[in-house]
Amino acid sequence: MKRVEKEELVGVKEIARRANVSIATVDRVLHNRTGVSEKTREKINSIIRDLDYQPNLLARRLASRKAIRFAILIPRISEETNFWEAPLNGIEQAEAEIKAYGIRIDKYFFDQNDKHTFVQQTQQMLKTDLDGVLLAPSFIEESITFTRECQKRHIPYIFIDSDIPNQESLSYIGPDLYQSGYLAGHLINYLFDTGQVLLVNISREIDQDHHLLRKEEGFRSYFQHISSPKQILKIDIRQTDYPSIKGHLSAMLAKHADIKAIFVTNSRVSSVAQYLQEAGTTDKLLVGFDYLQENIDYLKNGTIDFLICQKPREQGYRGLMALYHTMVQHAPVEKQYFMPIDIITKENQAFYRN
Amino acid sequence: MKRVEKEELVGVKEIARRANVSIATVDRVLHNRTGVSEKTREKINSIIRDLDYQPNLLARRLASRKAIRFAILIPRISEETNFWEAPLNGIEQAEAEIKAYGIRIDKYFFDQNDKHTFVQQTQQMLKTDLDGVLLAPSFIEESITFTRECQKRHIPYIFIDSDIPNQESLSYIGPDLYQSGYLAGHLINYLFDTGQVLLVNISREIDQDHHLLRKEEGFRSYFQHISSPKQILKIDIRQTDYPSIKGHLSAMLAKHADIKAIFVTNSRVSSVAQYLQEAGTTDKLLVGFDYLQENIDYLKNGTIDFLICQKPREQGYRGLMALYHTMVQHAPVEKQYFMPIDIITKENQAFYRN
DNA sequence: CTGAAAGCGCTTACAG
DNA sequence: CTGAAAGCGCTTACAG
Repeated sequence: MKRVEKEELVGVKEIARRANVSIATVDRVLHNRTGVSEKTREKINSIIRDLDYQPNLLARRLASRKAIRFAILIPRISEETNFWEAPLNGIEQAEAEIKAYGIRIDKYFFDQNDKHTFVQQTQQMLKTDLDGVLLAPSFIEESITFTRECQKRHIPYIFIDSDIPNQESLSYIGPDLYQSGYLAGHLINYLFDTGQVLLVNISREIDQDHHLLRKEEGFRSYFQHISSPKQILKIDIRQTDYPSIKGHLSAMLAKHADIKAIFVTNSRVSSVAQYLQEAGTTDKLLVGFDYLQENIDYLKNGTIDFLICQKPREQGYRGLMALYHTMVQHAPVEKQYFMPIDIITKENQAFYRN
Repeated sequence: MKRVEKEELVGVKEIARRANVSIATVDRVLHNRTGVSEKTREKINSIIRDLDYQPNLLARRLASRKAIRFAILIPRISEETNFWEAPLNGIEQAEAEIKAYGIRIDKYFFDQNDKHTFVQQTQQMLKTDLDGVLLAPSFIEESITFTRECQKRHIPYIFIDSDIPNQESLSYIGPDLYQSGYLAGHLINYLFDTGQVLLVNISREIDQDHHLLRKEEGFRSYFQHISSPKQILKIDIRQTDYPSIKGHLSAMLAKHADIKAIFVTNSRVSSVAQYLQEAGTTDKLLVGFDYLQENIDYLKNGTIDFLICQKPREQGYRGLMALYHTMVQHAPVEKQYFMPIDIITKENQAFYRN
């Protein structure tokens, strides 16, 4: 039994020897620093290419006196929803894995109901020295203002949860919203033969809520693509407190006895479940979004039938790791990474990794 | 804008200073090496504890002259199925991510239909110097013989794909088979009201195939737990060539006109789909396992309705990373990591990451 | 049982 | 524009 030595790889020393320069000069070329004559730069570069030189990242990080700094900007966990706890956990896991390599993460949070806090936080971030940003661009205009500034400063950034196309982001990691809605249509179409489907949007900002609108679009398009005798009804609930939701639902269900299934376009499906349970209505199929504790409780007791989820934890984890892999490992990243669309039921929920 | 320096953490030098010894002695204590008096060992250990010393893994790997070596042992990709391509891809991705840190992976493959090749490969592995093993313990007896030897040599190992309980493995990463079958029962129960369900086992070794047996058990148990008018029929097909499968199916379906759904307990669902398609039978629900190209093709054209998958790629990736995290990062790992049970349909298949 | 010194492959001032 | 030297925080012979 003999110990295997590490492969003998070429390093700066060998390059320097071949180019007849010092390793400091090689280092300058490697990092595109100024102060090297064009001639020696070219010579060194060609040697680097010939040797297929791969820098030793271990040594690089060890020798470097400065930490690499990433910042993340996501919504604060609120009383309304703890959805953002999952991405935050994912971010913290990634942080734990890479902090041994000299990486520091600064975390910024904003209030989803207050654009101003978003702007404030981006301004705070720009006061620090950053090597990369991971953000949920909930407010489109404000996000663009921020990413423009990042571009100016050559700070790379990655979007999670929702995308703003054509903003030169390194990557987008999150759901394909249209397809999520389309899948919901497919699922519901399977579950019964004839009757009505009630689509429910619950949000204070339905008309600006990219998430809801795209999902509804996808959902409707499914039924256009098939020949189905199902009819789609819809309610928009802009007052998001429970009494208001209850009022809307009871009126709707009283009027339309033939509603067989209810599709809620976001995580507020738990409020609908609460109503159905209170009303003793057990014969309706209920489909909604997100693996939140309250939703899971209703899934377990059979009030909710299916939840569609998109691994928010993994979005956070992957987002930060993508930053790390590009900035530190110089590995390529996918421009768009759509999360799988997961269907959660009573039976598989215990095995779901959010 | 000022550059943030790395945090000033205590290192071996500081410990040595406080203990009034050289850093070599500190290193000996850190690695439980012999040749240190009990007195100084204790002194140094208490200082390490006081300071909550965290070794710099970067420096450790860089200074170490020897590579860390892991071995993996999984089935060879065969003409019968390329299922193992996915775990292998995951392993290779993990390898790419960690090889910069001085880790070498040796890959061993065996023939799923030949125990002897499994034994041969484990013997080969034991001739080398190993720091950890990731294996699919397909043959139980032979696996136990091997892991016993690993225990003797203090080589840690992790199981993927199927578990052998109580074998002191560092971790198991893979499906909970019983629950997968149970979920299939739930899904099928949703999809139609009354009629018969046909359960199909296709394998040369049905009676020893842990995978199939446990899934069938879970599936049946679902129907015992509910009051359902569904009747379960079953065929075991031990001749796994297509003509044989076709023969069995056509006989069965001719006899039982009331079969509404077919549940195939493994990835051979594509053969059943092929038969249904050829026979022009489009009114049966078809549920099976695994995200393989042939299965996806039938899913896309509507012959297969649902596939249950358990991220084989991720099993490979996580398996190797778990080895890395315990052996290099000294981070804790979960004793059992059950993969989520994913339901794949026509609509979400494009977003599935195998 | 213990320590001084070299070295892992880089980066970073500093000097010229 | 370029190089010699120190240093990042460890591990590894080697000497005593």
